[in-house]
Amino acid sequence: MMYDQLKLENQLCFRLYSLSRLLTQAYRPLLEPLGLTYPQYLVMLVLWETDHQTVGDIGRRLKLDTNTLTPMLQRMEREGLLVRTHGIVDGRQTLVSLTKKGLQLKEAAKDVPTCMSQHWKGEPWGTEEIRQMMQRLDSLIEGLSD
Amino acid sequence: MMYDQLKLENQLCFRLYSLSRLLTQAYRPLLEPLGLTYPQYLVMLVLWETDHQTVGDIGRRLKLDTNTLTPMLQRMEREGLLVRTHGIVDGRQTLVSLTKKGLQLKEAAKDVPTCMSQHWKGEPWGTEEIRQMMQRLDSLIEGLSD
DNA sequence: TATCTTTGCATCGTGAACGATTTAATTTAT
DNA sequence: ATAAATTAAATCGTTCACGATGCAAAGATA
Repeated sequence: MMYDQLKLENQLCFRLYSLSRLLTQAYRPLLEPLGLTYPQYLVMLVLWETDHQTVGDIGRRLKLDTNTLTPMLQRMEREGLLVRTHGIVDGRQTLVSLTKKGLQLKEAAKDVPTCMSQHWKGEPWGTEEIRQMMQRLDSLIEGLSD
Repeated sequence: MMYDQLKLENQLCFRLYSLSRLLTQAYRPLLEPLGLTYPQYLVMLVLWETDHQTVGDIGRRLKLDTNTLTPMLQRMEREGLLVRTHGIVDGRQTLVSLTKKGLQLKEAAKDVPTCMSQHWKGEPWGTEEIRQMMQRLDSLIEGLSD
């Protein structure tokens, strides 16, 4: 029996899954010189915005749980990008802070977004359509974040 | 220094990364009863469309390399969903074929896409906008698939 | 025919993701 | 104040994702 809904071509999810992976791959040549993976870059974005956040803070921002973040932050600590200090106010928390090296990396990373956006400069749609797409993605994300 | 382009809120890629993960999570309760993960479900979609494909065929379809597929197909073979036979025509190829169990699973999976699409039934945009979004995603995917 | 290159798949190592469980610290309830 | 419940991280095990490498079969070239 042929079910049309089971065809790959009709699936929004597969496209999002593929595109997400392709984007991570597109980031690689830009982030490798900085010694970062894409998920690590996301952590840096969060910390560059606001330094000294708890693991939970970062997790809420990136929608990642500690079982993903803790090992990642440990790797990043080993690389000397940040330090993890045991919470003083609340003994359960681990506070994540940038090192000088982590802070300085921001300058080297400031052109990464512009560089990435070149990828959709050739698209037949412009800035307004990007904003629209971001809105729709937000709406889907909202709906799936119970 | 504050760089606006480094803010998470302005990034299309982060939205796609988050949404992709949320979708995989949303599939879980539907696929777990079938004994499938989302990537495994994608392999099944490809094989349900056309049985007896090589590892390379499946890889081209899903944009996945053998280093991802081979271990995954081995796990699926262990689960009795498919069999991998050494190529007869070309000795290098490995042909992947569904077992009876794998074929029968199609019936149980036929409602999964409809069930998933419920997630965006509450959206303020309809079928036409979905088609438009799929087109734009295809365009981005196209641009990133060197 | 002998070698050279390409191709298809497998293997290895590393870094995410994530469900599930554990541990310790804080909060709430009794 | 003591016990119970909650919360924050860490840990564990399994499954992707993917760069890099290895290997054997097939095709190209001399």
